[in-house]
Amino acid sequence: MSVRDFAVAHRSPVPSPDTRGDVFGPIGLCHSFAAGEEIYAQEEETDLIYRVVAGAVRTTQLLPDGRRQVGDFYYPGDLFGLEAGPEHRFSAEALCPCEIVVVKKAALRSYGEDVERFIWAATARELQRTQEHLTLLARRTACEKLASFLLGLADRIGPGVDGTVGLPMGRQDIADYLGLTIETVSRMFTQLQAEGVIELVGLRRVRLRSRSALAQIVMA
Amino acid sequence: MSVRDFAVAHRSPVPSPDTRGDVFGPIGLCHSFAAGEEIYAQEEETDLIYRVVAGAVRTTQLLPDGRRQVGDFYYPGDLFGLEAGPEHRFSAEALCPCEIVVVKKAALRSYGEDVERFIWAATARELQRTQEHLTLLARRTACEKLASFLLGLADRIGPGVDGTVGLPMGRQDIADYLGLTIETVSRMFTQLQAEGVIELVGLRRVRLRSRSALAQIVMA
DNA sequence: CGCTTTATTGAGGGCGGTCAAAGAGCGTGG
DNA sequence: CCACGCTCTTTGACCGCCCTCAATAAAGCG
Repeated sequence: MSVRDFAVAHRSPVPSPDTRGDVFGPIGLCHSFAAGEEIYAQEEETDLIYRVVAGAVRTTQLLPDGRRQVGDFYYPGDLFGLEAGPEHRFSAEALCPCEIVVVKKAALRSYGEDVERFIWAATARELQRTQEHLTLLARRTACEKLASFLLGLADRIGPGVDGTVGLPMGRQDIADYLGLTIETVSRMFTQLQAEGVIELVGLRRVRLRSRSALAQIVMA
Repeated sequence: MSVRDFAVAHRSPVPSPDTRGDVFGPIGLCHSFAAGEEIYAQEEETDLIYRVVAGAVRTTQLLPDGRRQVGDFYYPGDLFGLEAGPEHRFSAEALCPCEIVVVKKAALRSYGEDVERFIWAATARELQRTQEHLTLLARRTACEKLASFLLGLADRIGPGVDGTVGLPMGRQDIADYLGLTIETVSRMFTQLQAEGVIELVGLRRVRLRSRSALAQIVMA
């Protein structure tokens, strides 16, 4: 039984002991996903809303020519799946083992205007983020793109106890997010590290040694 | 007195003889703009909604380094100014002499859920279009970008009586929309014409001789 | 430890950017 | 109506960034 079937079957809100968060807490269904597992598919109906409790999620779009576009990454606390039309234009996959709360849109309506306004606000943020992503893709160098991505990532998930930032996604995901190839992303990582701006700790962890230098690169 | 002041001053809906359209017709204020005139500015409040009655509009964002990003173009019937936050992140300018209907968001609320739902739907379309624009900018060649732009333009405004499509915007606007330079846009126009796919009629008019060839280029 | 997957590094080439100049459109005023 | 000047567009030459292809290295996993 898929998550979708599960959520649709339970039309009345069912409290879950695993959920957290102001609005979704009392009414969502919590579900686990393995790394790489699909959360929803392209062209699936958009009648469900999702919230990351733990882990990280990417939304992707497969283009007719086989290329792939990553729409965005989502981290604990983020809402996703808020697309406009009746069908999803992006699919969503877990980047690592995830805990996701799923809610039916229709169910939220009965919870009054506050909740509906909350969803509206989240969609509005989504539009803003998409616009920022758009200006990032248009006419910026590979170095600027990666610097901007790293700053944005650090701002959203914050550094760990050792001052490093985890990278839940692989190089290919970053490349497809920034409109670059995996080789260029790798080269830019190497370059930024050689300049002493960042420090790679293994493949999936990075320390931002100079945020101001990164900000400088983004602005230039 | 600016449009803004004008609209804000008239808190109660004032019918205008110049307005058209199902929803905005009865409650909007119609205003004329000269070519190049600013309709609203970056960082202005987002409490007004706009609708193109006649003419064409572009939204632009000035980046800190002086580069410019065109968000989108709007044609008769289109709503614009539907940004999420409290302030505009893009400014809007008339591409040619325009007739624009302006409405206060707050005023629309009193017209019931239908109107509010209409605004919501328009914002949703805005998000969809932004996502399409995003995938267009990421990892597509200059030729693919221009072909896609021309097809999209023709679909939105339709061909004139002689089968040509008017280009209300200049080359620089197209370049800033597609994330290219004006020179590259010009070269692609020349190239597509040499291939017999399009035919330029003056500078501001184009005939799509083979839509299928254009579609082919976009897909490739 | 060996296999698979993922990331890095290198060499070479093409697309699009940059700089520069010529051409076309267009309004103004003689 | 034409001359003039301004802006916008086109074209050319050159170069640099990023893509492509290929090989090596590292990491994850049984």
